[in-house]
Amino acid sequence: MFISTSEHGVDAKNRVSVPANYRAVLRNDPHDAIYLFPHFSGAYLEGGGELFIQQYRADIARLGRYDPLGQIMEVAVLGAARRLDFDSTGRVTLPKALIEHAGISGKAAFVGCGSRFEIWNAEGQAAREVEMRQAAAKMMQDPEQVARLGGGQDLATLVGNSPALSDLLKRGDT
Amino acid sequence: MFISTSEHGVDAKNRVSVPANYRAVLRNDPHDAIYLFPHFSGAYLEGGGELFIQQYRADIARLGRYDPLGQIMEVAVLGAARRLDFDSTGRVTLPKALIEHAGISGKAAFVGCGSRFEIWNAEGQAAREVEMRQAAAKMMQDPEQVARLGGGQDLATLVGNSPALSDLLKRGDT
DNA sequence: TTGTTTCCCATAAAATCCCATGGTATCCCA
DNA sequence: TGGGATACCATGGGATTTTATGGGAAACAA
Repeated sequence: MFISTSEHGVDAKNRVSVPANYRAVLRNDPHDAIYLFPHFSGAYLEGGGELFIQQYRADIARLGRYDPLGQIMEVAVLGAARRLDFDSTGRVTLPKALIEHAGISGKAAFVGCGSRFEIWNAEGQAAREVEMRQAAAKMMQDPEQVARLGGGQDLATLVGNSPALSDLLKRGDT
Repeated sequence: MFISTSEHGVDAKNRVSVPANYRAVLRNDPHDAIYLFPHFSGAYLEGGGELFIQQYRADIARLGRYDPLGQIMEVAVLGAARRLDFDSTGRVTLPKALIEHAGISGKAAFVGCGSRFEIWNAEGQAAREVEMRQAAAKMMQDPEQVARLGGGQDLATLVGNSPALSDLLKRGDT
């Protein structure tokens, strides 16, 4: 699971270190690489490992070959995505197109979002984090929003009822 | 279950011993670690084991990728969360960002909250405990709040949460 | 050539591991 | 019920490893 936020310098060769704890998540992947694409709804990159990209692929495949939405997503996601291999010290080289989309210069911020992560330019992310945190605090005072969130009750029930799910969680690295 | 409150010193390397009874709760987790994040609605940290973080993840996932509330929670919780591994004597090293958020210096107070726990700076926690106790007393004078609490009548839920209790009931000597 | 990409090595800082120690709670047996 | 032995817990400090990052040499493309 990708969690935590950290900033890393982007050097003159456009190389950036992928956080070590992210690399640990990808340890069992076939390629020792990440997949990244410029996100269609904002100035940031979205990425992850093999599972991440295959989820998009599965979503698109389920729509069928002739579905317009599927065709859009094929181009917007798969068409724009890149596979970036790690060098021996855990860095990747960001293609110019991705750097420009996210407006990255000097420093890039990696934000863990569970099964995927985002890459923002550092200043933008710092501002966004403050904003999101305040929004979260506000949400908690609205009973309707709190109810939508649920409060973890589902999973507790699920795990209680299902040894299989419990084992899955224990196996880790999801 | 995480219960009881205890204070522990934070040394020059920002290491702190996790209470032994908390560690016992985590014994079956896949990673021998805790997850912690700076809480968005106060100067404290919230944490727990694998189940704790997966509950947040499940709540967020259930909302779907394009739900604004979900995006807020991704950044405010998963984006800010850290996994802290135990050293061989049961300590974790608190990242600087977390220490600053909670205003911890010298001593940290662990407060057990059942399926999760909180970490406060020691003085803040002492004040809060008194405050919460008074708030509880006040709640009990409001019939509506008392009704919401229920009064422990839901035995089925209790048993569902505790295999030990379930066994006890099956044995029949209650 | 010239610019770009890939691989490899070097280094400083930071995180982590390992061992030692004092104190406290627990156990056990007379 | 006392009192000693034992195990466990919290904490300190040094040694080792990992991480992030800079820069150079070799391979490749235009």
